[in-house]
Amino acid sequence: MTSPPCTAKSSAISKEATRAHNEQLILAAAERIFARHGYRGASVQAIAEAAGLPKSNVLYYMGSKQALYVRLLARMMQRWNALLDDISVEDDPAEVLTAFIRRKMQLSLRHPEGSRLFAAEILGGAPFLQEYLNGELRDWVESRARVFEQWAERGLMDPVNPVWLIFLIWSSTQHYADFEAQVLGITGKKAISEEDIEDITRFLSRIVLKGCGVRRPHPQQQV
Amino acid sequence: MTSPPCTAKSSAISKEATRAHNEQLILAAAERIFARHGYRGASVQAIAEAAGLPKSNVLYYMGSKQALYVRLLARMMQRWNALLDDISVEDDPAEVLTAFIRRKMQLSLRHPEGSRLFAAEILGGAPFLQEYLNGELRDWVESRARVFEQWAERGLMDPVNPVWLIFLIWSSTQHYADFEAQVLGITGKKAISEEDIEDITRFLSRIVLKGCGVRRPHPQQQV
DNA sequence: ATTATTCCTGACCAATTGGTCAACATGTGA
DNA sequence: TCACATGTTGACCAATTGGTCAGGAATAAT
Repeated sequence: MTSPPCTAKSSAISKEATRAHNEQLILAAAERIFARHGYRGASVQAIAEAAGLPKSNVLYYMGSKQALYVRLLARMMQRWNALLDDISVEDDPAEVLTAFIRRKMQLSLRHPEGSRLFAAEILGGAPFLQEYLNGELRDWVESRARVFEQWAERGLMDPVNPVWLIFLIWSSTQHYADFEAQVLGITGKKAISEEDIEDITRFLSRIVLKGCGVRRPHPQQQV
Repeated sequence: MTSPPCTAKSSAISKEATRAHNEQLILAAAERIFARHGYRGASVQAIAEAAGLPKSNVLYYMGSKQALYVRLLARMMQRWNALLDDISVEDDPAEVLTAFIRRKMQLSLRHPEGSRLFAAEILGGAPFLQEYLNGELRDWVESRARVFEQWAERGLMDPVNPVWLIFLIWSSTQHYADFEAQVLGITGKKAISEEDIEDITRFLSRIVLKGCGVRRPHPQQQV
């Protein structure tokens, strides 16, 4: 039902392709602007200029400033959910925690603007994300927390507060996207390189694993 | 030279006192609004309303929106500097790190709005704080980093990257102010209590100390 | 070629922005 | 008491805000 029968050469292609192209242009520009200035501080005009399109066109594509904003938030939550995979008590704590840190780190630095957009939203009291925080995300945290506790019971790690642990991982990884300006200013770097990311990931994994006294599971039962 | 000779009873008091009072009112309100909406997103009108004063009065006291903003930033940097005390190689790493975490945690939660104001500024690319980040703060970080390295050389802690370690402490403590909305949403709490702060402080100290393999210094030389 | 439909955008709107200013109120020092 | 400085604020300003809309441009179907 989609693909309009490829009759003319330039027409059909142009039609849908440019639409998609322009949408991406707008979304990328909007993410930058919203991240930098917050919802209220961002202006549709500024977004339009950053996208190289007239303001009316942005409104035409996106409907309204608010619709554009929630769409960006939704996209970011989708990316976020993609790495919130399930874990079980049977998994190896060291592997799970390392993978968690690595993925979170990559998300933060693969999508720094999205990361900052999210941060600005929370900073402003999360007016559009209350529901998500109190629902989906809360459940996710509680389920992981329970697994951490069971690991502790089995002696695979210290009995630390699992929620504080999750916040520790979130915050320390998020930091390199949200406070990029600070990180660059202090380290004197021009940008955070791939090697830096790898280095930081190893550092954080090491501190967290050692700090929580994570031990290799007894190879008693092969699962 | 200050105190106007206390001639009249209500007059002198009223004059200067109300000025000071109103200023505090404005500063507190502005900190809230700027923290919530960022520099561009905050309006002088909103600040005035939050302070219970006419807009003109706010401008009269503060000169301009920007002057008010930089004044708030300066105040926050002052608070920040107050806890950035000096340390030496001779100090006990465990004590220093614990004190550092505790103070940073208290700063974040004693002045959550100021903390968020700072965060919003960095998030927006630190247009007003570039200088501070590249100068004062950078020097501070480098000097502490050198001490950490020397501790590692003396075998008092693992040879971890000291800058990443400082960022870890900053981010994990800052988190509870900046992402308060998320923390409350997920934990289901109404507010972060004093006990929570104490609990989190202990948790973070424990993870960091253990994670960095911090050892008590040999009591070989009493300093 | 000629409709019909969708896309695009400049002109415009009321509301809000940061900031100014003249007029008025309020002490203050003589 | 009376001038004089200081404190206060409503009215106003040009610029910008998010959003609408009419009408032209481009494409699609006939």
